[in-house]
Amino acid sequence: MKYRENKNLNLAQVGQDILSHWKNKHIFEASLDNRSGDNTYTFYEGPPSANGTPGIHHVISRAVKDIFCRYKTLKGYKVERKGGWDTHGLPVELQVEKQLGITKEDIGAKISVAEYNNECRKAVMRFKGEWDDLTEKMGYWVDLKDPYITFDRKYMESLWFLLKKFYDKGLLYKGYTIQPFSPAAGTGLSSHELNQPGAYRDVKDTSIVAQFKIKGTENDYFLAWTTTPWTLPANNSLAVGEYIDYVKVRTFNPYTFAPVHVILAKDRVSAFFNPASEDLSFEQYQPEDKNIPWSQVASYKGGELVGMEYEQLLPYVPLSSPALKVIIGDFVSTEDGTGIVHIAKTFGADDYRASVKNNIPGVLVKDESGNEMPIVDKQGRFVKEITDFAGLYVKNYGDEDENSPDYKPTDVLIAIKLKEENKAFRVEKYVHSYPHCWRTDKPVLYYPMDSWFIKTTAFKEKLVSFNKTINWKPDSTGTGRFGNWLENLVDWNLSRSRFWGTPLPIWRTEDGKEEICIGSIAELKAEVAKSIEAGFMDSQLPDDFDLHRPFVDDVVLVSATGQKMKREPDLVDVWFDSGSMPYAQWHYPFENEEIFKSKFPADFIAEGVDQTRGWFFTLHTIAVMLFDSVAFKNVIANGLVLDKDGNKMSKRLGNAIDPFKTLEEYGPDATRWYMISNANPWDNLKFDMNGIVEVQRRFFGTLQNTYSFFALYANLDQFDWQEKEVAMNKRTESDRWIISRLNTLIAQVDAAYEDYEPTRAARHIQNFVIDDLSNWYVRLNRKRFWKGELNDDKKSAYQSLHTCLLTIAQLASPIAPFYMDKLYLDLRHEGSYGAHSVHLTDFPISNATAVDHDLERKMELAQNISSLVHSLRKQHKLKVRQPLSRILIPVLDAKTKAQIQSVEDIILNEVNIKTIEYVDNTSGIIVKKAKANFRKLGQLYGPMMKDISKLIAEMDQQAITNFEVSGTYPLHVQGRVIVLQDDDVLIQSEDIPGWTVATEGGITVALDIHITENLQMEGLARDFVNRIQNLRKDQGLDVQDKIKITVLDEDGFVTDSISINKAYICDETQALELEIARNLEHFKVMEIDDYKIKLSISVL
RNA sequence: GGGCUUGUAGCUCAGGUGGUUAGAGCGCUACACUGAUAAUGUAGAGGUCCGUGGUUCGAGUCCACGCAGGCCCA
Repeated sequence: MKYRENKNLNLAQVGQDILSHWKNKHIFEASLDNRSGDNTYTFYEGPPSANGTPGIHHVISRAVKDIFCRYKTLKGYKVERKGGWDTHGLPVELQVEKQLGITKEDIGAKISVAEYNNECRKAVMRFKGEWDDLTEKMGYWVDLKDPYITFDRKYMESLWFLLKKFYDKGLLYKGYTIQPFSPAAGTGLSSHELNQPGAYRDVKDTSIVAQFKIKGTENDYFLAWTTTPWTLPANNSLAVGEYIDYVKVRTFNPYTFAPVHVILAKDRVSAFFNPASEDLSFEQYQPEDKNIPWSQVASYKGGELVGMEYEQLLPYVPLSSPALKVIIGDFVSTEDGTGIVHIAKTFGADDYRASVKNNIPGVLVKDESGNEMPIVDKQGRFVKEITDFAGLYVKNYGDEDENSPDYKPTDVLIAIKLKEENKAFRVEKYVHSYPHCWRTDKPVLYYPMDSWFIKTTAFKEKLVSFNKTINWKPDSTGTGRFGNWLENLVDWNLSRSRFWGTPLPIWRTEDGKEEICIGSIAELKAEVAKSIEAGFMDSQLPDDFDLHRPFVDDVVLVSATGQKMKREPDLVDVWFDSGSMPYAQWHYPFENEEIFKSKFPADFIAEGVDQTRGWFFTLHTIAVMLFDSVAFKNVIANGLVLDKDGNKMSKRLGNAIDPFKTLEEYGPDATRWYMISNANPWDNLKFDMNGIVEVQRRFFGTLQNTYSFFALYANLDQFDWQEKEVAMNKRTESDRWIISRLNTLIAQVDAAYEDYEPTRAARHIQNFVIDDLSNWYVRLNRKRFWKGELNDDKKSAYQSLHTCLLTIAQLASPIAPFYMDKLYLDLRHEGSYGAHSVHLTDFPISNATAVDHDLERKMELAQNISSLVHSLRKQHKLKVRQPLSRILIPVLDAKTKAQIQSVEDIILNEVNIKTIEYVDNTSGIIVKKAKANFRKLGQLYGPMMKDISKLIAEMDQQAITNFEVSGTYPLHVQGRVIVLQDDDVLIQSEDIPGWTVATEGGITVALDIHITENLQMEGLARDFVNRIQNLRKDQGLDVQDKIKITVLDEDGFVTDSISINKAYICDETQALELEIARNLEHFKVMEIDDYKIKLSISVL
């Protein structure tokens, strides 16, 4: 049995090897079978869309998911992870349209809806292969064999069930939203269509600053500006900015010359009034005068105006309170206009929002069926109630000849009327950018369109309070981004006017008086049966009936009163698809009720922070509103992956990183470790390949070196890791130290994972491996591994190191699943990789009794002192191979002395010094320094600190000694006497006169740099050993080969040095013989300092 | 425009509740080590802690206002 010795570390190769090990031995499946179903940890996979190729940012979010699922598995939980695919929605449709070279208008004409949807169905899984490939290669364990797919019939049926549940609770209702609409084309336009080049173009419109008369005043008006005068008859309120300054100006109307007081934003005064005319005489003003006098008579903050009522400007459709008053609008600015914005709820998205928020009704009339409609019809004409302008197109949708002398745009007609009625303060042409319909070239109207909503606002309190029970990582996303979003909740608009998605299962009569919401396929069939009876349908639906369009659209149902009911044409928001996955992935409630119940809510989910208002929100909303529960208990919202300069990655800029290439070049483990250890997942990651290289070299390289070191000697000694362990109290100080550190590490890492802090876990592990294990423990103990027989001391060194490595493999396996599995298997010398894996083990448990804080502190002292000695050696150019006789360490208390003494051997060995001498307080040669304990004294004496600290710093040796003896010290500060107590002052040794010293962290070390002849000889012997070792290596000798050394006797000092230290030299170099010869025929020349030594070595 | 977030060495990042010399790694320079060796160790140089004001005896840390980057929303 041998521990596998690996020459070169190839992490990409390790990835491939272990991947096939997992596959061959079904390790993922075993990691599930391993655990009992009574102890489950539930994870929800946020479904990606496979219509595009995966990017590097998918690697980090999936690594985060994987880490905690693996961790919880180690902790004994059964962690089933069902995969999923998001398949519906606009991006898929746009992609298909592009691919087929068609537009939305062609659907139903050039291509049937059925064919179109079929194309979407094909397109959406186009890159599934690549996704699966990435999933495997990066080591993301998720069940890909039985994923949920949102276009699946069963999945969609569950959605219908949920929608009906909303409907039955009265939480699904029909309302309207303000959307871009093209009257000439008779269709709504998507924001995507408006973003097409050329959609926005500059047009010259008539703009009006209208005067809204304030209720109960003689001639006080609000001034509000609009570039769409046709919306003025629909005005229902005015909006101001809460903190904007407003003024009231006395002046005359420029058209009627009537005296008026007008209110507008202070910053806008200069746009409407000529400074030269300010405070001209009002008395002398004559109508038609060019300069109209004005003066400011009052000023207000926007907030003060709120609630003021005004008279309706164009009262064709009378409105009353709570309409016609001033409200706050967060969109109000003083960039242009008057700082007061005219609000028409039915014709602007901001307007609609602000009106809803303030509970203000819009201006609506009744159509022939008695249903409410806006004052402009779908052809773009004023309704009959707008008597003066009834039937007129609000924009030129009637294709009238604009060049005709008789043509007057409706906006102009409105302007004329307002001017005549003393309701217009300024009318002028205004050039602005306005969106146009790409097909008709006509300006769009923002128009109320039918939409179905979920009444989320009714559950606002609950959504907020439930959110507070969720553990968000980072916290700020939960309280801030998500919390604020919930606080400012509006009803969820479910409607999408598209083709490829889940159809809204609502059928309505023509007049909208009767409707039915269908909650299952069975229910639909039952209704169809009735419809057949009523003669509206010919035959029952087939068993494999597709719930997509156009098939559902062909279903006509019958109402209670015997009328035809047709399906509402909308699809539901795809976020409803993904937010329903806790239920729909199990086809709940039609199947798997028990499974669903045991897996709801999720213990953990993780996605990008961009999902906050997407998946996180819809999961939360559906769960809270329908199931009175959170949907997830812990969530990590990871940040973006940027390029190394902090720019967003995009294919267009060419700075996107190919995840496959990265995995292939650096291996999955280094990639994952880099991503996790470099920064918290919720911070943006500046992805830099150099970072992966560094991780590869520094962390994995060091770990691999440590393992190789172990394997090399363990194989020589035939060390068996399964042998009985050497008792802790029989092990050396450094063994117990590394085991203590290891157990501390286990606790830290466990706590970090438990707290969803993977970065913290990775950094703890990394620091332990590099600093404690490799750079200290292994380095200090190297000799124990290669010298002598396999006795208990050697065995305990092997066991200590083996335990550390094995434990590291377990601790780090969630983050670096491939390499750590290999390490684990190699340590158990499962050369053929049996049906075992680190992922099937239990997470290590920190053994508190093995943790020795005192010992850890001691070792820290040893490290500090060694570092100081190294520093001193360097200053005096004394190489470490030259032994020195002693160092002096001043110790002020017995405890520190005892601590240092217990690690004395380690220090002496490390820095090649013979003895440590302790200089205690009584010696009288230490120079001490006093420093105020700021934290303690500051709290007591606050403002006096400056003087106190100065006086303490000035304490002389006598004063310090007195203080040490008596434990108190009186200080005269600002006429007061302050008695310093024990720990008010920190006393440190600073200097030993006549020695060169180094100080750090309260420890001072002095080095005796005098070299005796004996020391010099020993130094030379050490150099000699060193050169022999080099020669052995040059000659390709094996570690265990024995040699004979012959040295030519030329120099007395050299010969003496070698003779005196003969035993040492032979021991170190595996020399059985060391001969000083008078003659030597074949020799090599060895240079040590100024000596040239001739010698030969031969293998015995 | 609003919300959230980030800003500390050339680069990537640490810096509980404020406490007096602001740290690590990489990179750089020098030296050492040479049976872990395509490794390793030690030391050195390198900081207006984004800016301005404030609170305080004392601010990288707390507060206010800005600036710059990022995300989401409008």
